[in-house]
Amino acid sequence: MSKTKKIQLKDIAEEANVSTALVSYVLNGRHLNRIKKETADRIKEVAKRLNYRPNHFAKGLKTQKSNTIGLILADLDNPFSTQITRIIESELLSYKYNVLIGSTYEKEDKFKELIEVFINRQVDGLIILPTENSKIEIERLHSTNFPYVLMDRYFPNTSFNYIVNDNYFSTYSATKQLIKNNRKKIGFITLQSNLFHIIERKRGFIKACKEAEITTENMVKEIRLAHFDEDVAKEIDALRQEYTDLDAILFSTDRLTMYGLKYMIQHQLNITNNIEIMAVDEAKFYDIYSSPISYYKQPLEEMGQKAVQFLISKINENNSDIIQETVTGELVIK
Amino acid sequence: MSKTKKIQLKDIAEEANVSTALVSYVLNGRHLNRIKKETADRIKEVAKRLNYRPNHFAKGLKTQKSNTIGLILADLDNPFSTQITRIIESELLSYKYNVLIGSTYEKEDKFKELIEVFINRQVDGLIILPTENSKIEIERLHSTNFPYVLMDRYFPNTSFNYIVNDNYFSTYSATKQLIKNNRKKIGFITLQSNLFHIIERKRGFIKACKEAEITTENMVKEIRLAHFDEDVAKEIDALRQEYTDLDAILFSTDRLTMYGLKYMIQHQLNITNNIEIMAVDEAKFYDIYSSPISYYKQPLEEMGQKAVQFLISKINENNSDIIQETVTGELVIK
DNA sequence: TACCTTTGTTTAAACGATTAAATTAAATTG
DNA sequence: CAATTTAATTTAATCGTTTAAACAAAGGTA
Repeated sequence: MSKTKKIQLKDIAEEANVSTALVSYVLNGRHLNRIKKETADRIKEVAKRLNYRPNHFAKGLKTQKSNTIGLILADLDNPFSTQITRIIESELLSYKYNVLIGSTYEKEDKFKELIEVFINRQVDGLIILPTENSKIEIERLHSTNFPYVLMDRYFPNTSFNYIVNDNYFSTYSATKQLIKNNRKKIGFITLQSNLFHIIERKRGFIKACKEAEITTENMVKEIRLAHFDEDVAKEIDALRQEYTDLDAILFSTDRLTMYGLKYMIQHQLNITNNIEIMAVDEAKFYDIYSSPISYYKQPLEEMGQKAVQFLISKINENNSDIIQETVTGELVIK
Repeated sequence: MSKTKKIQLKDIAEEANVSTALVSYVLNGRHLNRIKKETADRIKEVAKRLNYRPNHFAKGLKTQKSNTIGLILADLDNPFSTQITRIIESELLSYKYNVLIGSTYEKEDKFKELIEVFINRQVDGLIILPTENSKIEIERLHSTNFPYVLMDRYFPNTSFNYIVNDNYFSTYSATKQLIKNNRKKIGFITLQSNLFHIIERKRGFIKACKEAEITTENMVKEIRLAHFDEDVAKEIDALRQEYTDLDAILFSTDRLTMYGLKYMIQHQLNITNNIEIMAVDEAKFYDIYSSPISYYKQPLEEMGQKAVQFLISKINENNSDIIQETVTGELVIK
């Protein structure tokens, strides 16, 4: 950052009267037992004084490592995504890794493109929250033996690496709680999606209802991603018409909850207050809704830590380990 | 991404029976008038067939360009930040640039670190939403002639490059609107900060009140960043005690609005509904508050586009242009 | 003293692209 | 048809590091 030309190894070498090799060794802490302490100290002093910063390109070209990992998010606009990002970022920092963040905004082609871009940029590994229909892309990635790990979303019956939440349990326990609160007509607003975590969330809801002998007929409403706003309103309308005694709604993602609450406000359903709201995933904005919202909270810190640890060890040890872990969160009852 | 070894220029050259130079020329579209069309076509075909991806390090080392710019956000958790990010990202994409995203979470030392990291990573330029007390860092950056532009926040009486919103006008017009709505006791919740855009917002509020001969005494409440939740509650409490006829609150950022609304809900002030809420900056969550919230909307697209355009031309033409632009947003009345 | 270790340092070849300059082949001209 | 121009391609240096291997000097040993 100094105004003068960029300092490079050569400059330090000249100033300290040694070869560039020695400078490199000292600055990277190699062969230290072989190098005279005075020389090493002198080199370090000069490097510091000249404010040396290694050229990332040259270093990367030679070592084939970037000390960077790529994080592919499904949708950066989602509060869930920024939470994950924050955790991954701080976790990676402790390993001296940097993060490249990308968001697919739930678009398949953007997903493919991001993997390309990141690999071209020579990231050392990838943490991926996959988009719908991205299985083929991930299969390809998997087969190249490139270090990666899926988070949040995954595909069943594969040998992919993943760390995910127990999605079945999330809605199962949330629904159980509603039932415990004496709710009998529970609507479930979820996404129209073949993403496995969404399928699992649906299964959890249905199972809990079945066990309590509560009807699920017409109770599950699936929202098209491309018509979010409109569909949420339409489907809640439908629920209310089919069941005038509707007494609870479970939303399967925080974004759905957002639009659901907006509907409730618009129709002033928040005032009568006889429809209990329950959500999957935490979000700050729940606090400004006029009645309390309970939710299922994923253990994000745990997931983030495990993902990063796995990835780093995979990168450094180049082993053939596979990780497939499902972690369990908890209900937060308001 | 193929399972076999990485394809490089040399491989294409061999396969196509030409030198690597020619391959490079063709793939980069140089000297095209000099190169036989058949040869060029053959090279392109081979490159495509072998799925060639240039090595980013080698390319960068030689060209001293990364085609990447760094985006330094003040706080990624802020909805405002993800909006900006989305706009910058898509705008840069059209110039074939990638974005490195970083968030300082409003910490000075993190800010300094991020600039270091990004410059070490050889980004070609920086878009910066600066943190408090970062003026010295930016001065240093500015003096190196490194391409950068500030957004959203800036420092007065400098020759820094910036594109910002008219912050004075934002609160001035918002306050005017409240007055027009017949509000007489207006509280202003803002940040305790020496960031110029915050100072300007305060000035705008006070000016509008003065013009309407409305008291501002004890009406401006400043929240400490480190005690957000607690301070917001405390200060609104104070306002209500000092003025039992408090009839409006203007929040100077979306995050403040978030906590303010939370307070309103907790104290059920949303029900009586006689305190009008007005905000600076747009946010989706306004929709789930039980009464409509008007707000001042910054022209983010315009700002993002201008910032990117300036930066790109600065990078490519290495000129000595300076940009200092203030753009004006509008009130969105609900 | 001659030889072997150990210590401390340097030499020089990579890494994979770009690009100015050189070279060769083909076309044009007088 | 030799000379010249133009077209097409190659050679080789370079970017700034890392690192195996070579080397030199000093110390130890028999």
